[in-house]
Parts: sequence; structure tokens; C-alpha cells
Amino acid sequence: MARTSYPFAEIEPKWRQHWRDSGLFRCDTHAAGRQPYYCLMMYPYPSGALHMGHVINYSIGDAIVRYHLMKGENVLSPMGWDSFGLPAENAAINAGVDPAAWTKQNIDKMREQMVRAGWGYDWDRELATSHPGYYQWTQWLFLQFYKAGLAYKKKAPVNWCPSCQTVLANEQVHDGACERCSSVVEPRDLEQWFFAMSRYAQRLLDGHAKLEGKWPERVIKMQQQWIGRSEGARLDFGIQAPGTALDGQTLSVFTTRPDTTYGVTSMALAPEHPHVEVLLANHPKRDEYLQAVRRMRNVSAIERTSEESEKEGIPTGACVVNPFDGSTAEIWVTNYALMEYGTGAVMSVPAHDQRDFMFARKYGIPIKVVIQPEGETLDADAMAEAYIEPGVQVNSGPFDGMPNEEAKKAMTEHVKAQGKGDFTIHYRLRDWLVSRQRYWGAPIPIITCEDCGEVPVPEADLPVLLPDDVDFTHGGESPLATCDAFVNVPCPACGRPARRETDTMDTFVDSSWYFLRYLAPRLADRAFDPATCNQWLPVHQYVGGIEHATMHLIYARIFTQVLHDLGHLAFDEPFERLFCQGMVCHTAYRIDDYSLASTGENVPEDHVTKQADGTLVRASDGQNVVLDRTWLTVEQVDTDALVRKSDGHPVHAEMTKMSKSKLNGVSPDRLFDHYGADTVHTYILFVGPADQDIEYSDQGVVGVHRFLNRFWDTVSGWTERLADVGTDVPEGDLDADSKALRRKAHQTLQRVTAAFEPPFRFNTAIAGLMELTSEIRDRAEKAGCAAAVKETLVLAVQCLAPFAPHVCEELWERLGQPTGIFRCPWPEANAEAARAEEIEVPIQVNGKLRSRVTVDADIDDGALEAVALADSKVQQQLAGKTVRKVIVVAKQLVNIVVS
RNA sequence: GCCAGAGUGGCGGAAUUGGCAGACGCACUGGAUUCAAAAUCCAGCGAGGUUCACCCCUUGUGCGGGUUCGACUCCCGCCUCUGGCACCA
Repeated sequence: MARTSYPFAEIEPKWRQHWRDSGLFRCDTHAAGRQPYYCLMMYPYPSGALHMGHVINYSIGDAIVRYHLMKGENVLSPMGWDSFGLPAENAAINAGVDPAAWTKQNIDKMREQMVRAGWGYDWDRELATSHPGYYQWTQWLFLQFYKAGLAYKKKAPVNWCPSCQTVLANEQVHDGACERCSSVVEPRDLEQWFFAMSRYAQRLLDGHAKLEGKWPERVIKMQQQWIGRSEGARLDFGIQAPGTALDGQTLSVFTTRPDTTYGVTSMALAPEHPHVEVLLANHPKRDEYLQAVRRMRNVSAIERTSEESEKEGIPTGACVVNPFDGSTAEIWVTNYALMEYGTGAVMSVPAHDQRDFMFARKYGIPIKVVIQPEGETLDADAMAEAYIEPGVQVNSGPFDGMPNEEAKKAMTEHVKAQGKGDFTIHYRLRDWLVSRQRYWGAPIPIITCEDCGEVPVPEADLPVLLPDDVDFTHGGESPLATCDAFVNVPCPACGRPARRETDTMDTFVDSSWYFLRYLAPRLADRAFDPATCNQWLPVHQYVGGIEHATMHLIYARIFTQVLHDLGHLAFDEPFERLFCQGMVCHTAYRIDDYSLASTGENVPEDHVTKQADGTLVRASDGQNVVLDRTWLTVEQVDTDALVRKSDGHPVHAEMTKMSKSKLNGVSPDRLFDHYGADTVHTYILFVGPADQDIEYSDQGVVGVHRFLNRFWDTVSGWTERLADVGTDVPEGDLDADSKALRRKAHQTLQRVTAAFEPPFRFNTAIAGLMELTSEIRDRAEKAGCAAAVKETLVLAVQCLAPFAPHVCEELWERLGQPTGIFRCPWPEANAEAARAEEIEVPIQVNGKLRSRVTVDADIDDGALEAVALADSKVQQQLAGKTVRKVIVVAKQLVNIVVS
């Protein structure tokens, strides 16, 4: 660290105070004349401590905000808190503190950190989603969805921990076990609320057209994949199940390969499929099979996230009838068919689908070839794998000889004409499960009455307040269910005793509309003001982490589209431009301890092997081994020897995203204390392109700090001497140094201005400012024109201001400039001053650099060629050779081809 | 497995998208300043060679091919890493 720093500890608080007092970031959304610019940064979860990820996110946003202020726009830069969620509840359970108090304390702590970091926000607009004044409107929005038929209730499985007697979030389940007590998690069906978001699948895909070029391409790609549109056909198979209610009924399947239908030799049902129990009802092995099905359901729910598991099936004895040729195929219950995709039934074509092929080989199901590569004959018995390439139809009745791509269409038309199927499109996107069996969230505003059924809470009765006297430590399906005063209410319709919904909403609901609330955060009678929203939205620039590419950014888009369709908003995409900063990675240290599952005996790491199914065993005897992983802080580790300091235990190092659980987070506090906010902002933007992941290191931070010191010294060295000098450079000839200074200053201005257009290459803009500073130190003393020096200094300070606002504001004042740097207009580059007079052009002979010539910047190609050929070093190279061709790239390069 | 993105000095990264590879910064080395150190300033810094003083030459952007007067950049085939998705019918 530099010992003699510029006095950041004095000037930073001074200017923060000044900005606050003068309302620099206070936005009057109704102010006329200035162009609105809404810059939104993803609001944080109030964990109580800033980390480097926040620092990147908010430093990018801050630079953009300040730049647009300087462009004279009416800038809205709000900040708030995503303050509902699990950690508050965990703190309550573990430490016995009130979630509301815990949250408020964290918010206060983080707000103070953010203010000290120097980021500019309109704090008058601060909001917190856990505040009743906010969640009242989250509830109101739920009711709008409900009234529009977009919110509905159905049974869905949750992760149930039998030992904690509570519902777990997915993130609380590790390898199928409860993170707290390690008992095996069971699926349990509960009635839960859903938003019918799959109806918006196509709208979401179509909306991408508007975002093209303005959102990162990878985010659009990820969303497309998430929505997962696939085109295919619905086929209706008849059911042959004598003695059951299903006999003679139809079973619909979705397939992308209708061309293979003649090759169907079995049918796979998801274990959750409602037909399963009916079909097995009369089976001789009924009990045994149903038990196996139940096991599948359990296993599949748990293993859904795990690697490949073995494909298993149970034959039901019942059959389906092929809609084309009337042939029959047995119905199996399989662990690989998913109830939530398609219809929960998959037609199995082993000859042309690899998964079906493996399943058929395992259970001896026939394989029937219906597509062949042209000029070849496939033998079903000899096949080693499924044939999935295009080909020609065989064994397909009237469709024989047709190319299979054509047959897809023709065969679907055939079943359509017979009323046994149709063209369909399926989406992977599922409806959004919004119920959470949690306390710390917005209560779902529905009351259930025995007589009236589901009754929405009247809007006048909102908010449904969270009770503050809930004991949620003893588990149960929903903490609110234990609070009688909350649950028991009169029915709003008939007045008789009824029960409140006790689930709360997913916190993604809160964040799906917060950008609307910022426009009028204290509005008491409405969620948002449509007129102001229509004027200010879509958000001009949204800045946030790539990790929200699918969930949050899809939910916010759906909310906007729904509110548009319901007539509340004129626009249907919330974020015009999106910028995603990369993730911040850092070395994490861990210790892996292995022990025998049976006895707990310790097993050395190199005696453990991983089996194909992912389970760990001791290599010598195949006994199951469990892994106990402990994360360590850097302080606990000897990072050179990679051992734990306390006992020499070997340690693994890995580079991963900073996170609380891996203890590899770096707090920015120390950096702010040592170097000041300006250094931290500038450094984090200087290390690399902002959209790339970075491996965090503060190795280079001293370099940026040195630069700001040098900048400070350089500019302050001139302030007195130039006190009475203006920036108007007189017409006519300037001396070389003055000219060179101006040139560099205007070139840098062009470079910095360009950096504020996507994709925001701030790192090179800052490098340019470093170059400009060196130029000033080299030439300013020698320059003959004081106005040129002053102009250069003024431009340099303005260009650096979005990155290092406090220093620049101070230097701006010392240079005698008016009113505050962020209220003065962003300068316009003078193209004439930026123009180079002479340029250096490289000369190649046969593509190899042989010489360089310095020529007039306006030189034409012919003259440049002549100069190049006349050059003495070139002449040496040309001796005894014939010039075949001369390539001149205007003002850039000459290449002489010889032989 | 599929889909993205990336691979450039000891390190983070530049290169107007086909035209001087290594801007800017870190680290390192030498020098100035100092009683000495820190800080600061100046200079050097991909590798190899040479008559190491000036020049100059060869080579070099993950690997192997190709297109081109010219390739970090475009095409074909591989390798590695990061991220996303994954019994998706």
C-alpha cells in the first residue's frame, strides 16, 4: 500500500455529504424537459454483509448512472431489499431472533456499507419486500392473477423431512438428505398454488425478438433452452386392459418421432401416472408391483438431480393398440418417464431411440426396425445401438419408401384425419409453483370456507399481515398453520368460520415487479402508477448477475406480460437492455474425510473409489463410504503446503464462485479502508471485461491506487497556476506539445464515451486514462499554450469522474469549474483536435515486417506505396528480387510481394 | 451427452473484427533519490540467436491441417477449462 495517498479519507465523506444535501441522485420522475433514464441494479438479499459480487454489480451500475447524469438525463437509480426468504427464518430457528428484527438490522448494516462505498442511489425510494406496504401489493398482484384464471391450486410433491417434521426447500436437500439432520427426505403431496406460466411459453419466446442485440446472447439462449419448445405429434393409443375401467379408453402420448410409430413395441408410463394403479389393480403380483412403483416414486423424486440411474420397468400386463396398424404393445411402468413432461407416457421405439433400445434389451422386449439408411438393411437382432439418423420408412404399411422426415408430417396428417391424433407443440417450461411452507414470506391472500370454497381476500382487507407471535421452531407443514389467531377468520363471502391459506409466496414473486414499485414506492392506494410506469419503462439498463438468467428474468418478463394483457401496462417487456457481469471466483479450501457407513471407521482418501452410479465405496472390499466435507477459511490453511495449520491435515484447493457456504468470500471492507472507494470502483472495472468471470485477487489494486495518486498529484500541481486560465484554445498554430496534449485528451474522450455503449469495455477506457495521465506528465510543463493544458486537465477529470467520482469532484472544484462535475454536461470530442497529423505505417515484404515509415496522416495510397518502396531497409530486402504485387491498406499497412 | 463461452508473457488482460501481437496494470530486474529503508521517479522485461553497444535475424496467441499477399482473428479436425441444461419422449 502506498504510504502517501491523496487524502481520500477527507474528500470522500465531504462529497458524499454534498451529493446527499444537493439531491444529486434524487429523481423527480415528473420533471419535464430532461430525458428519463432508468438504470436498475439487481437489489440484494440483505445478508448483512457486502461481498465482491455486489461491488462489481454496483460499481458498473454507478459508472453508468453518473455518465448519464453528466449527459443531462433525468436519471432514476433506486435501491432496495429482497428481504423475504429462508436465511431470516434459519436465524430465527438457530438463534431465536425475530426474523423482522434480524432483517432490519442487516438492512441497516448493508445500507451503511453501500453509502460508504459511494454508490449513488435515490434512497428516498428505498423499498423492502418484507414491508407490509410492499407485500400488500404482492398480494394484490396474486389476486389479479387469480381473477384472471392464472393462479390455481393442485397437488404437488414437496421435500418432507420426517425427522425435522418440516418441508425443505430444494437447496436444503443434499444428495436426497436433509442438510440439517441427514435423514432421507421423502416426497409428500400437498395442495399448492401455481401460476399458469406455461401459457406464456410462446409469448416469452416471441418476446426475445425485441431483446435481440440488447440482451446478452447467452441469456436469450439459456431462456430458450429453459422454455424448451419442441414440435411433434399427439397420438392416441387404445387401451386393452380387460376387467379394468380403462379397457377401451385411450392413452395419449406426445412424440417428436411420429414416423417411428410402426416400431412401437412397448409403452412407458411414469410411476406417478394416474393409470398405474388402475392397470395393476387385478394383477396377480399387484402388491409386490405397487410397492415397486412406490419405491420408484420415492427414488425418482430424490434422485432427480443425481447422475444416471439404472432404467427399470414393471410390466402391467395391459396393452396399447397402435393407431396405425392395430398391433399391440405392453404397457410398462418405468422410472425414466416423467409425469411433468408431455403426458407422462412415452411410446417406446427401441430400434430408433437409444434409451428405449437399452430398456428393450434389458427386458427382452422386441425390436422392430421401421427406418433404414438408404441402400442398407438393418437387422434388429444384430444392432448394437439404436438407429437415430434419417432414413427411409420400412415395415410402415402405406408409408414404406417415404423419407422419414416426410413421413413425420404425412403420418401425423393420417392420424389427424382419423381423429386419433394431431400436430402439437410441447414446452419444457412448467407452471410456476409459488407456494412455500414458510413463515418469512408474503401470505397468500386466500380464505377457504366450507360453504363458499376458495374465497379471495377482498382487496380492501389487504395486506394480510404476517403475525409476529408465531412459534415456527417445532416444524409442521406450514409455520403459519400453528397460529390460530391467523388461521381462523370469518369467510368474506358468508361470514361463517373459515380458514386462511397458511402458505406464503416464493420470493421470486416479490422480485417480479419491484422495478414498477420504485417509480412510486410510497403510493398508498395502488401497486404502481401506470402513467408513470409507461413513461419510464421498460428499464433502460438493467445490471445484474448471470445467475438470474432463467428464473428471475423469466418471472419478471411474465409478470410484465400478464400486467400488459390485463390492461395495466402499455409495454410488455420489462428490461430494454440487460448487462450481466461475470461471477467472482476465489480459491476455496476444503477437507474431505471419508468413513465407513457401517462402523464410522476412517478411510484414507486414496482408498476410496467412485462407482458408476456415483456411490462411494472402499476399494478393498466395496463397503459403502460416506463423505464428510469441511470448508476452511484461508486463515486456517497453509496455502503453500496445502495443509491445515492446526494439524497438518491435507487440504484441497478449488476455484469457485464466492459463496458463504464455501467460506471463500472476500469482504470489500478492508479494501475500502485502505484505498478508498474510488480505488475500489476503478480497480474492479479495470481488471478485465465486466461481463467475464474473474478469479478474484487484489494483486493489481495497488497499481490502480498508484494511478489515482499520480492523477491527483498531476492535476493538483496545476490548479493554482491555471486558476485564471480558460479552456478556450485560441485559433491558429499551437506548439507541438500543446497539440499532442489536446490530441490525446480528445482521443481519450472518444474512447471513454464509446465505453459507455454496450458491451461496456471499461477496462480499456481506464487504461486510456492512464495513458493520458502519462502524456500530461510528459508534456504539460513543455506546452506553450496554458489553455490547452487547462482543457486537457478538465477533460481528463471529466472522463475519470464516472469511475472515481470523489477525487474528480474535488479536482473539478480545485480547477475552478462551476457547480459540481455531475451537473455539468458531458464534453463532446473535437474530431479535428483528436486527429493525428502523422502516422507510422508498417511495411511488410512477403508478409513479414521489415520497416516502418512515418508519413502525413492524409497520405493517399499511391504516395504511401512510393514512400514504402523508397525506404532503404525495404530496398535491401528487394535486392535481386522481382516485385509481383504491392498491397496498400489505406493508412494502415503496405505489403510488398516479391519472388 | 447436448448447448454456449473461453484458451495470448510469470500474472490480470489489449489488439479499430483479416493488417505492427503483448496497450494498460501487477510481479520481477537495474538505476536515481536516501545514512538506510519505505514511498516516489527513470529504464528494462515473450522465448531463442548474434559481432548483446547500435542494429539485426529466427520463433511465438491450446494442438494439427487449410484458405489468404497477410490469420490471435476465417474454415475443417482434435485437446483442455468454465458455465448452462440433461432420463425431455
